[in-house]
Amino acid sequence: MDAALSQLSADRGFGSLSLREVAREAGIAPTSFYRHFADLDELGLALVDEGGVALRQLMRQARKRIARDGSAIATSVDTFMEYLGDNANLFRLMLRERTGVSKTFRTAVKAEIDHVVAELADDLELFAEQQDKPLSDARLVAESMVTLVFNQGAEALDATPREREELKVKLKTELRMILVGSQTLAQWQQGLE
Amino acid sequence: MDAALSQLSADRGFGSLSLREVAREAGIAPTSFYRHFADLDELGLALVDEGGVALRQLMRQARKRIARDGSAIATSVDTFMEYLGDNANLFRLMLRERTGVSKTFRTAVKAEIDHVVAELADDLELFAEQQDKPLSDARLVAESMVTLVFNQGAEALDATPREREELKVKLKTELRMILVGSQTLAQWQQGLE
DNA sequence: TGTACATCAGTGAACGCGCGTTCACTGATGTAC
DNA sequence: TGTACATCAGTGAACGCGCGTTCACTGATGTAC
Repeated sequence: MDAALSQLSADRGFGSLSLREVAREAGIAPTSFYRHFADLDELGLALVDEGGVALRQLMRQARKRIARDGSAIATSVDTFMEYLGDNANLFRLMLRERTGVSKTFRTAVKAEIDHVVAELADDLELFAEQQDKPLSDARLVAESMVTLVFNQGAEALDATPREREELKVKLKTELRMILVGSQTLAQWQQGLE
Repeated sequence: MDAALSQLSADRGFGSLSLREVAREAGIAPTSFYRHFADLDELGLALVDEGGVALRQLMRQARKRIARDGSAIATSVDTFMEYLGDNANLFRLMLRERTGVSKTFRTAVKAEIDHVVAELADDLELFAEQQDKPLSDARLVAESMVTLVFNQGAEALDATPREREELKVKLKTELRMILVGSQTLAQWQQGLE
């Protein structure tokens, strides 16, 4: 798995990996690969699982930091970008396979992302209650936010550290727009009652 | 180009296309391929260009319909989804190569999308002025919107017609959240002056 | 109108290459009694 | 503690396959004079 991951980069997708290459990188004979996985897809799905684990760790850490430092949006974005730096190839894999060629992969990645969305939606509801600023549709807010974060994340992978800082600022503003938009819509809806 | 496009699908990406396959589909000998393109990449870039043309047509049509029917967001989303149905494979190509394996492709697709963002930002400024509802950052609003539209578009490609309708509703709400959020932020900023 | 030549999309044979997969085999480590 | 057996990660040789690319060639269409 490490060998496969180390071969992934901006210019190498999982789809262009060959069993023989992975085996070569891992320092084993091509035939030995079969001792561990039935085929490359099985390896890929194991990597997606690993990506899911990393995502859940990320969320736990973000929550901890928010509890300590406040400013949920800024802290979340910062934490995310750190994670991105440490797990670039894992994230690249998830991002690519999300719209990738294999139904199996797309479904697996989508499941991981859905999980993140669900957790985020819960958190948003909780914050909204604490601050007494209701949201019009927490689930939708969470979905939009995750979409934007992942897309800016994809850009950040290609970016210089300088550009990456700009992306963080942009991303925070975008998330704030969504949050405020949802709050305003909630107020309007309340006003109508 | 038609032959290549017809081979693309949910389960076949451009990256897994072979020159021989395309030639076979086009009904010519593999060697004849070189009469038209230096290699597969050149063909791919030609397809991305075609995708860009389609996108610009789409925007012109959306503008025309909005002038006639009003409700900018709803009309835009509807127009986009129609376009999606008619150009599924072209759109699939753009979506995949946007985060794809080849730097050249990523850059080409990014340029097309940037163009869409810029046009949308202009339109948004114009609407804001007409309705006297200023926006806090039209460019950022446009970027977020395009990101969300493209991502929901990717989902819509895999979806049943039933699910597609749900996606349209969701997408319209999301865009409205962003627009309202930007308007609210603009009001706050004005209040501070 | 005829003639000579250039251009152009097409062809089949052939090449060397890396691929996934099969096979029978090896030797170290773990387990049962 | 010894012995027998099972499990497990590893091996090299070999296979057939589709691939991109080269080559010299063909015949139709366009162009110059």
